[in-house]
Amino acid sequence: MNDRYDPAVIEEKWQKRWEDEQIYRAVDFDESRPKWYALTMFPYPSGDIHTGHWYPMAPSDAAARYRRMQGYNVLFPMGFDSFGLPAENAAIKRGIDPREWTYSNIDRMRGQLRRMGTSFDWSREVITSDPEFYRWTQWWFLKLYEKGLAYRAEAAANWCPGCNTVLANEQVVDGKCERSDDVVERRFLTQWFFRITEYAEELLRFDGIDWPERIKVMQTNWIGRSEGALLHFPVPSEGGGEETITVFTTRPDTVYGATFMVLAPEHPLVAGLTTDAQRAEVEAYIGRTAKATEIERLSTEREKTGVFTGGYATNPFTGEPVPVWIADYVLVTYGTGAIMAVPAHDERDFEFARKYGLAVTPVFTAPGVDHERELEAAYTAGDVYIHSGELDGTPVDGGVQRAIEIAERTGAGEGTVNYRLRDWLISRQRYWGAPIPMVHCSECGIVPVPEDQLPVVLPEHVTFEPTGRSPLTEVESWVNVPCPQCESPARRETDTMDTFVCSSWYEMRYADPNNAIAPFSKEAADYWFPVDLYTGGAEHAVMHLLYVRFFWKAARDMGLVDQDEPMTRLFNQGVILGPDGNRMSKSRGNVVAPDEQVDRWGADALRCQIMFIGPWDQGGPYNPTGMQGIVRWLNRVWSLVTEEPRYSDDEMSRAELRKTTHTAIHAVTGDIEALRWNTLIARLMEFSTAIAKQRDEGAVDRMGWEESIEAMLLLMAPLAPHIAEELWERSGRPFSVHTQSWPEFVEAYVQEEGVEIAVQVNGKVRDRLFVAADASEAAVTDQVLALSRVSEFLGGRSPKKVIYVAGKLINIVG
RNA sequence: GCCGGGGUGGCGGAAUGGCAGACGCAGCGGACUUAAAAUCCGUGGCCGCAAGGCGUGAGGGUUCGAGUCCCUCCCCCGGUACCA
Repeated sequence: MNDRYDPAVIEEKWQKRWEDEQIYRAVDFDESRPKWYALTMFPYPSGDIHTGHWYPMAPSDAAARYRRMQGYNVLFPMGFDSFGLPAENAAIKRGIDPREWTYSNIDRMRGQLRRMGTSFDWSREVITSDPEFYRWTQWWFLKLYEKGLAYRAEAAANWCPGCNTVLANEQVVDGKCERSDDVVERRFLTQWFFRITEYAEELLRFDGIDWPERIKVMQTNWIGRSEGALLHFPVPSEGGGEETITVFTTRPDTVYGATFMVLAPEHPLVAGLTTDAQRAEVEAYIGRTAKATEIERLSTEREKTGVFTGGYATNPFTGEPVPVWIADYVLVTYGTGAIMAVPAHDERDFEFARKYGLAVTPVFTAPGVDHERELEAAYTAGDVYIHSGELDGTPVDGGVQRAIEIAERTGAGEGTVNYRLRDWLISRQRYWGAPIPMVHCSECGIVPVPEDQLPVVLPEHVTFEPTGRSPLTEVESWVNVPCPQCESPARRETDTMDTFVCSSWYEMRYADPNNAIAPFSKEAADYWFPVDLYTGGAEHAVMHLLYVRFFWKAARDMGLVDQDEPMTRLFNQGVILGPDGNRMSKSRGNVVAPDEQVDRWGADALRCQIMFIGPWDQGGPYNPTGMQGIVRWLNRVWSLVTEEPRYSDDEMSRAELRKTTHTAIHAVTGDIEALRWNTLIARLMEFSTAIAKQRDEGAVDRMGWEESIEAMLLLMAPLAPHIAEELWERSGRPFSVHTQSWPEFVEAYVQEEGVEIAVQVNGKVRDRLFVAADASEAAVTDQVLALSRVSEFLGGRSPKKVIYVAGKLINIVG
């Protein structure tokens, strides 16, 4: 047997053994142990596990291993989020079948994940592009459709004129198509949506879940709840009757100052309002807006532009006519796509009014504002209403509510809550995704595919010419089906689902991955749900992490799960950077390939190094030279365990070793609970150094030594699983270190009899003193005042005050 | 602009209001070696021979005591942005 630490040999050896013995299998419905569901976000099978995968996965693996040692029945699964664009791009560019490309990547990545020494239960692997998985994604679609949570509507989509196709948001980079670099336009298309807004109010509540403040704030902002009112402004309709422009406003109290209205250029009433004299100008403006890139439209720097439609609406509070304009600073996607403009009290409206010479009428007073003169700026806060009809003379405080009451009484409008959150557009005109299980019948209209006909399987041998329609449209044999209801000829829906739909319920499938009759059984749900610890990147804050909550709540309302939230605790790791502090990228040449690091130093060393860098939620530069320290430490541990010390039978030594050991157990346990890997490793280093020192000072007590070595290997096992296992075996212990119990902290072993305290005079340390741990303040004060250093720095003054912090310090104030 | 998170040695970082810089990297000195690598020991904020003084982005404050709490400001990173 080789006596040197050779990671290449031992890592391969133990990975095989762990697999053979199936020690990481989650045991279904074991009621003798508490369950623990640890989940880390599954990867897209890009083909290579890089450092960006190690950083989230190695620590979460350590956390799962720790829970097992604590006696939990741990579910720690892994899978692949394998639908998506890159596979289809490979098909378009290089003629490779997306299926082949995806599955060969998965094979490669599975091997790399195994090489990390991860303890995933591979028997529960889910692959979202497997028909056995997407069958249930389609099933969810049908359930949501049944509950009225899936619907079809016309919406703006990103359109690339060069590729002649619709693009996903992630395909639009800085307003341009990532492939052809053409400027993206908006096009109105009929698309499928999930009604996430139904849950807007509940998604704002985070009761009982331990999620980072940052994520909660981002989701809250994204949902964007605001209270206000809908107000209806009558306009003459084309046929001579009356229609209304409805606006959303948070300041219905300022309606008396609404001197004009602005519609988004895409607003449906624009055409009817536009007078012949203004038509050419209005149409030109709409054309320009349609061509404007997203960046241009969203820039707040840009000067506002707009055009008068020639039409007028009636202010329902004053009865006065107000001119109606269109401008692209009003977004068709927010509120009602129309605003009442109150230039005196809104900065944007003020800027617009000033540019186009529109009236500015202040409707409340404010300190320091002379509202009789021309305003220099809009102001939002004030004292008392003026020029405001019924509100005149009443305080601005409470005015919003009174205005709503007036509106509701007169029928001019009503109070409402508006959300920024929009329904989730899930249609994709792409091949490599889960087909939407719907059929279009000329007789029956839209008909869901019956559950027992799922999955709707993706056809093979498809051509990927970009035509602007889903490649599925071209597969006649697949598209043409009899209507499930009336059997007359019908056509399948050819759009596929956004890949975020797959990842919105994958955590449920892990509980029961091979279930052929349901997405999961009630029994599995009752036992495993919810996820106890979910780890992954914060970049998913308002996408995946919002969708997964929406799905869960919908599932709860269908009676499929019991809890209100899918994940009890969420932890976001930071971003690992290249050694130069920049994001790792091939073009920068700062990519650190983990495989090379493993070849050179071993997986244990890389795992530890990644955890040692700094706080997990901070990320930071990966510094390969720092690896030296970890490798040295692992080698020191190796010799500490494999080289026999000189033994004695000595109670002093035993007590000393136990004190060191249990100090370490205490610190390490606290750190691992809080996922503080960097300080945890520092504690382990201190631990090994301390017992090595005790050994080098002479002989060590045999029992104390054995206890120390055992504790060290147990404490290391979650972080460096291979070396811990090897040394566990070499020191004559039975397989496996990973099925042992986490060491228990015994407080009595770390009790100190005496303690060294710092002696301060006027807040500065001037001496130190050994005192009994339970010494009284009076006793310590007497001792301290007798110290020559203390009298020296008191310089003859008598102590005015003494602060004593037991076990730490004493401060003499003179 | 707004919302989050930061700013501590040459570097990564540590520190329930209580001894700033744990642990590690790099450096320096030494041991071993023909030599180098590896390993081990020592050293390790700055100024100073020393006593001592000064030090956690800047300035103020609270406190016996502030990296930590409060106020004002500067800088960096992430997110978001005409949301009516």
